[in-house]
Amino acid sequence: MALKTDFNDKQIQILEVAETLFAEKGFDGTSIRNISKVAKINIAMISYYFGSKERLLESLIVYRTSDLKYQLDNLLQEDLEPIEKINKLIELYINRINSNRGIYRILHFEFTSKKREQNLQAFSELKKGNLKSLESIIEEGQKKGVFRKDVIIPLITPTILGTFFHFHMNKPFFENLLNLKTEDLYNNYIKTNLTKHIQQTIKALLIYES
Amino acid sequence: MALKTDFNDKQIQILEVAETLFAEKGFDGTSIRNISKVAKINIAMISYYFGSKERLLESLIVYRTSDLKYQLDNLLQEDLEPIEKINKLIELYINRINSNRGIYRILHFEFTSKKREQNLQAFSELKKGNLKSLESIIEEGQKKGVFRKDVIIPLITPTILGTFFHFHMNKPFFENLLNLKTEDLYNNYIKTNLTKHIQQTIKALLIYES
DNA sequence: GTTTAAGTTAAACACTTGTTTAATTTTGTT
DNA sequence: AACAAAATTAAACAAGTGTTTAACTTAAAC
Repeated sequence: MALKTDFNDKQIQILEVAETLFAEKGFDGTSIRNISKVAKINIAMISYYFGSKERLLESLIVYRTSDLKYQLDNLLQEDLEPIEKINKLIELYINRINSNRGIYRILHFEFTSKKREQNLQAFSELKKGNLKSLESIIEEGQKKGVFRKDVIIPLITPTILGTFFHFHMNKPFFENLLNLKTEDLYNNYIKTNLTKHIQQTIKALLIYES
Repeated sequence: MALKTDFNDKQIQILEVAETLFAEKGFDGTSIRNISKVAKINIAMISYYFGSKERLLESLIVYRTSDLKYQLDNLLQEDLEPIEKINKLIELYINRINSNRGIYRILHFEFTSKKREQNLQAFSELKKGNLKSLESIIEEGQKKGVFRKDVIIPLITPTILGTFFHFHMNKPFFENLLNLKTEDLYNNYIKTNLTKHIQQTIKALLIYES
């Protein structure tokens, strides 16, 4: 069975249950019986539709990461000051990852070990594209003389995304520390304070002269 | 069997094999038969010494994270400018995590989900202590008037550690992108460029006035 | 040297794993 | 209504899971 990019209703139902469970308990921590029980389908349907558990994961990645590039390209062509573009890019990243936590958690967890390196190709292309977009914004700012020139551009993405992920992966700790008792409060903190912190950090890094 | 803090040679042998395998393939992806085979001991020895696979993980955390607090306290009492203390703290963090990648990868991966929240207590105390240390350095700098006052201190740790983790978890990607063909080149890049990037970022954040 | 405890072993336990089979039901087409 | 393709099912498969057992060996204590 070849890797498809369009899925029927039942397949989508399976994919979304798998997304939740993989994100919650990891790929190895989730059994196909577990998935089929929650999705209320027979175990055999997963092999029938996707071929195997591994292929189910691959399909899930395809299903969720296909339109990010489009959103980024749109941002690039907007008529904004470089720093405003950076701020918008950060907002786009955080918003997108935050409302697709499941899949990004899975990407973060499952696609780092050598074990699944074969499936890593498409993911790697996505990251390269994202980096190119960031590069073009920063180089524009450097030409205009508003950004310093001694920053290491490929390390800026780790700072943006890493800050978010580290915050989110220590969710129970920060919920407790910052008194974010409800899911709404937590989400709101991300959308305002955390996003602002990251924007403030990157802005300082790009503009400050020591 | 109570949770011990001192281990005999055979236990340490098991713990270190477990560390490697958990880091490589995750907790669920590693079987006790796998561990016992690599450690060249009988399967039953793991239950005999640690009680269960879960308790083995707990023991591993205890075994590896017991002396970080001591190192931090030492740094606090050194006679340095606040910004120098911050730089040293960043260096300490990165160095320590980088030379204990296994356990930190495990902490990062296994202790985030609700699933193992019970074992999270000791880890949470460690993080609170670390935050207190960072807070005291920054407040010192603010009193001296060299650090701005509108930074959100608890979000600085995510930026420091998150940047490192995100970089390291995308190791294959950055090895390729930055031409870090050998393990030595990779480690060297972390010790110099990545550490400098993080120091530069945090410095800019703490000092830059918009 | 005997007794007690600690260490070590292979085998068995009950249970879960991902995948496949073959039979049955549903759906769509003529 | 008859046929073929697709969807769905329960059951079986072999292999792997964490843990426990009971027998055995080694080491320590008296």
